[in-house]
This record gives sequence, C-alpha cells and structure tokens, in this order.
Amino acid sequence: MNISTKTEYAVRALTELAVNSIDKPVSINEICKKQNLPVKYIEQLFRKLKQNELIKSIHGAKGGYQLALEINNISLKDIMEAVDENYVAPFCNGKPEDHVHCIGLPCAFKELWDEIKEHMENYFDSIKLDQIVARL
Amino acid sequence: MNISTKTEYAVRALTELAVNSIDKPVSINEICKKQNLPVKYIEQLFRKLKQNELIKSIHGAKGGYQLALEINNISLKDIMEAVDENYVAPFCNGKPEDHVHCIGLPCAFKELWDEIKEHMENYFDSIKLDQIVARL
DNA sequence: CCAATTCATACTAATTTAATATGTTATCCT
DNA sequence: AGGATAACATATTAAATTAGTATGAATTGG
Repeated sequence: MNISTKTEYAVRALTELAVNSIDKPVSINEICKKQNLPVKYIEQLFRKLKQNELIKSIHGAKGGYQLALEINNISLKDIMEAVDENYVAPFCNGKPEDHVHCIGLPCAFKELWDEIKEHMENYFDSIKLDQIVARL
Repeated sequence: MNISTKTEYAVRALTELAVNSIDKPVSINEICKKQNLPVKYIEQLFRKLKQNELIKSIHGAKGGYQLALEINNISLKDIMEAVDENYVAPFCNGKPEDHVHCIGLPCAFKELWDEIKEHMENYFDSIKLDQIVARL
C-alpha cells in the first residue's frame, strides 16, 4: 500500500517533460541528469508510458520524448497504470480457485476490496499532472 | 499500492473475532481452520495487533483472543498500521540525505506524497470493522 | 559515417514478504 | 500432578517482487 519507486520516478520524469518538452523533445539522458534517476530504468518506464500513449517519442539524435496528451489530461492513475500495471490489484477476485482464502461464492470480502480499489482509482484519477507541476 | 496479504489476513481474522469472541475467547487455531489461514503467520500478526491494543488475549488452554475495543472503534487504518507498519510510508521525507532523488530543500515532491498519504490514511480510517462485518 | 538517441530483451542483485520451524510459558481439566 | 491446549517469542527459509544493470539493435541528425 505504498507508492512504488516506479511511480515516483515516472512522476518525476513526466514533470520534466511537462515543463521542458513543449517545443522540443527531451531525452532520457537530460531528464535523468536533472532528476538523478537511473537511465536504463527510466528507459523501461518510458517504453510503458509510450505503449499507454501518455508520451510520444522522436527517434535518433536530437530525439527524445514529449507528452502525448494535454498536461491536464494525464492523471496519476494513468501513470500508475502504465508503469505499475496492477498498482491496485484485485488480489481477491472472489473465486476460491484463484485466491485460496476466498470463502463462499462470491467471496464475502470481494465487495470490500473492490470498493477500496474503486475509491483509490478515483482518487488517483483526480490528481492531474498540471496540478502536480503547479506545486513545484 | 496494494492491500498486503498481512492486511487481508488480519481483516479476515478480526472479523472472526468480531463475530465469535463476544462471550468467549477464540483461538488462533479455530480462526485459521475457518478462514484457511497459516497458523504461525497469524500468530505473528496477532502479536502485533495485541501490541497495538486492538485485541486482548487469554493465556493457556481454553484461552484465545477477543477484541480490545468496540467493533465500531477499530478501523482499517488501525489494522494496517498495526500489521503493516508503514503501509503508506513517506518514502520521501523531503531530505536529499535520506532519499537520493529529492531535489531542493524541502524536496519539491514532498507536499504531493504527504497529501496522498494523508488522504489514504483518512480514507482507511473511515472504514470501521463493524461496517466490514455488516457486509459479510 | 558517427554520435546520440530510442527501443528491446535478458539478466542480476537487493529487498521485501510470506511462511515455517523450534521452543518457551501459562492455564485449564482430569 | 501431568497432559493438553494455546499464547508468546525468535530465528530461519523460501518465494516473490522490485530495482537496477548489461548488452545490443534500430533510427536519425549533422
């Protein structure tokens, strides 16, 4: 029940894009130098962010990344989902065959876990990148 | 950013207490049989729950555990805190010397992480054991 | 063509988490 | 009194996850 390093790094890196990639792409190297992040790790995260179409890339020298969406249209939830896939996993899907501790059909606790999950998703979705940047 | 197994197990076990320990203590063995949980693991969790004064114990044969507080006075936050200590850790305390990626003093992101932390704590504190039991 | 850069996969190391093992202490019941 | 039951305590192991590294191919600007 923690914010993962992946999420932290991704948020840090994306704020760099938000601020500096408006007119020109920004390379991972630049970002990592500024934010003191491990280059190869960020490469991996950026690939996922790109797959999720939160950022777009320009290949080759003088290439780099830019946001693919408006800054107020990228939420913390989007970032977490991209980078941390099951950042709030339904570890109990209500089926005893999948989750050994489930009792009853559907499992009596499923409703609770689902409610928590939904609350968290809504909350993280309410935090947009522009709000994060505004506070820096 | 997940509900840990520890929390899941503790919640399951505590609902057993909530329902069955009103007049007599309930042993870990009984609980684990019913909920299909690993006895020795639950012992560890219960020790922490006791240290946090959420449950009380009776030693020896015919002994077991009972809730130490009213059922509506135990929140999911209390449980998580007891069992999962830093279930929502302030991984960034704002000091570069403690968290390598912090930039600036205080770190520009500290406010955001703190806000998220506070929101989650409030939310989990709003979910009480009686509400959980009521839905089973 | 070369440097800078994205893109892709595989691997390793570190950390955390879940679970087990072993044993002690306290209390009830016959 | 003694055996059974159950809490209490600590150490260890095993599994899983996460963070980070290594290697290298593909792309593009100058």
